[in-house]
Amino acid sequence: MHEEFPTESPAVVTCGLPYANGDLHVGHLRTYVSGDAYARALDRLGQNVAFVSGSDMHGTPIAVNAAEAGVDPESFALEYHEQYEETFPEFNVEFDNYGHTHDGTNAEMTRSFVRSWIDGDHVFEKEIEVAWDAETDQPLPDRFVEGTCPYCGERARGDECDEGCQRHLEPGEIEDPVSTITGNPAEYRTRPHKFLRLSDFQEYLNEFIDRLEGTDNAQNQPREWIEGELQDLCITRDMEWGIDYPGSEASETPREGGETAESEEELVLYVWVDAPIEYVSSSKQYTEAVGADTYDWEAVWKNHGTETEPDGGEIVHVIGHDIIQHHTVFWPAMLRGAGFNEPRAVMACGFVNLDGEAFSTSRNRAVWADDYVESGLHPDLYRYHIVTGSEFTADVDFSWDGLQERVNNELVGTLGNFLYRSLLFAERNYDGTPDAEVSEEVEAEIEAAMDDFRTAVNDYRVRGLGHTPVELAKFGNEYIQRHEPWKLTDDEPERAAEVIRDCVQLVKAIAVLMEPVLPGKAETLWAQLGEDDSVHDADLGAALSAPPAGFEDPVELFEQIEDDRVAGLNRQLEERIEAADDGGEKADSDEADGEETDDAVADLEPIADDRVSFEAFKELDIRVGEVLSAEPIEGADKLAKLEVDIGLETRQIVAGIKQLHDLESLSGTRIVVVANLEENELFGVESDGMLLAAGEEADLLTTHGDAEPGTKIR
RNA sequence: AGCGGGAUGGGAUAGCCAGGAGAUUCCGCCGGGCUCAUAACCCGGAGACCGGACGUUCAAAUCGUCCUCCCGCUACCA
Repeated sequence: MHEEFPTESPAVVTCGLPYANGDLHVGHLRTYVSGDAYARALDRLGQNVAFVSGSDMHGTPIAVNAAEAGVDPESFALEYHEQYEETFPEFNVEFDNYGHTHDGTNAEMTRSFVRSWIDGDHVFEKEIEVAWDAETDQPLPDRFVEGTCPYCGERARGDECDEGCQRHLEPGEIEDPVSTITGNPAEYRTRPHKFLRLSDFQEYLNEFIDRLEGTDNAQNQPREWIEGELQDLCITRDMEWGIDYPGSEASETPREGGETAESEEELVLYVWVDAPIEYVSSSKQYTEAVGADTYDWEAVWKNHGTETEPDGGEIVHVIGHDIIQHHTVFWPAMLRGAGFNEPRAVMACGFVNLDGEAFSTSRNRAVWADDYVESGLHPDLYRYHIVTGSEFTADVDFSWDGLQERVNNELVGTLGNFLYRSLLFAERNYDGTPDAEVSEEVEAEIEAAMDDFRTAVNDYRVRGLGHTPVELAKFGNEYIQRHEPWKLTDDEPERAAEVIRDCVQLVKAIAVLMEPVLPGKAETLWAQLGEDDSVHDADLGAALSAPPAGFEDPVELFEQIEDDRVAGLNRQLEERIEAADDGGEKADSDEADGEETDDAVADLEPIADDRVSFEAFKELDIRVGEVLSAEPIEGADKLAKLEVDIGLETRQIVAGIKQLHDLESLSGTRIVVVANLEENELFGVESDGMLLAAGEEADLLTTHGDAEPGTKIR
């Protein structure tokens, strides 16, 4: 339906805005790296493209967190904004423009959107009930209310009975509403709010979704909504922090964070209104910086719909799949309502897991962007790992072990090795590129790789962008092995020169092809080839043009990640999780103390949120054991040394039960032992296993029947 | 609950949209080769009844129906 890339029209690639409310981790970075790689790839194809994003500065969570931190929301959010701006280049994510939603460009652009909707009669007012903290005179958006579910009686959030019956709750339904911010009881007030009549766009969206390109999930997921009945979107909030609703004349500038509310007339736009408009604003800022001759934002975004005027360019949104509906329902309707061009494609990626489990920022179970930067590993290694780790729409696993494996095998073994052996051979024997013609076979192979590259771009597969150069290197290794130029240099020097000429051409092609995913490394390689411009300016066709005749000593482009380094990074992560878990439990119990809960229940730790797989459980070798002897350990307050018969062998186990049990009477007691725990030394005494006991009093687990020592427990 | 996605050799993955010789790549395993190259590279081999059951078809991992298990989304929560 759409013309293939590259097209004559300018394009924009955007990334979902990071919400300026917390640090970035390597999960967030998947979107930005993918968007960056995709924009670079378009650029390689010769597409006129801008890559833009910005920080999302508004919304309740920022307002609340800023208040808690005792600062105004603007400086709170700006701090994160500045942090993000510094973080992205660390991962070679280079936006042409990176703005934020609170700047003047966006405020103005947002209000012009809203005015267009009003002019087009797409906005109406409706009275709705909103939860209110009467004591602090503060509105409570739904997540900030808790109470009792009217259907099942379970504790529930204001918008959803999340722990009980899963039912969606309308405002006003929840019983005994309480503010989660202050703990004050909440009341409901009737307030007038503005709504965007999405139903006006129902028919349009039905057509739009059929021509939308990108990943399948972006086209499929919103169908339920679009083909059903669209609810109108409430576009205002009772807040101070945000972009003022442009209804009143006095509200033409973004509100300063510290200012207090004039009256209860305060209405700002819902963050999801001004957030995506930042895509437009950021593009505009780019044009303002480089000039409309270089990049014309209006040619991309404005849809004049006439034959003489441009009809808009190629808009590609790269997002996480949690915000598909916003980009395929709300956003196209917003654009349409304001007379703007529609997105050509939405690329929605899966989440990033950490060692197979979800990130948990509250448990600090995360690899933060800073952690990666501090690891000293090159950003391109992360980029490659995350881009090629799975299909874009699928979840991808990040782990230091996985990173090491991919880097050592694919980037070092296959890619780096081919580049280095080729250039080294060429430099040693010919001081650079040998004087010979490129063979037809190699030329065809490079052309095929270029085709793969083009196809990947047009199919929105960033993963393919990562694979293509490595596959070409794999071919290169086979090629050089097959021709064994090291055997030819003496007897058939001309033949040897031909083979190496082929290899150098392959190297150059690889440099061009790897630029999107491995931009830093590609540039280094480009310089090694003796090129005097930047690979970032080279187009795809450069893969077939002749490399410079002479170049210097090559250097290995990638180096192995050593086991020690991975072990250190893993240890660092584990220690932090443990520390956070300890802290988390303390915090939980503090909370319990403050609330009027049943004492007996309040003393118990909550059930762990994170489920372990059956596979993980099976890794534990738990056995019945019989205590043969138990004696205190000198100098230790709590520790005792036990000899335990676990059937196959006798184990020495150290346990913290000295004061809690009559050690002498323990002999003959059946206990339960984790047999395959790693060995440890406590107070200088070897401990090989761990006995299981309940609670602070170390109530020993035993068997109900008479299972023999050594019996496996499952 | 509805909708969307997933289930492929020991692990991780591709193929499925546009059905066709018992299936890709990486790791691991077994055997061989090479020595230009970062203990890297190359070649060969073992190993999967493609979650289960029906069905369509000359032909199904690929299409349809049902089932099981996982995951995501479900709007005033960024």
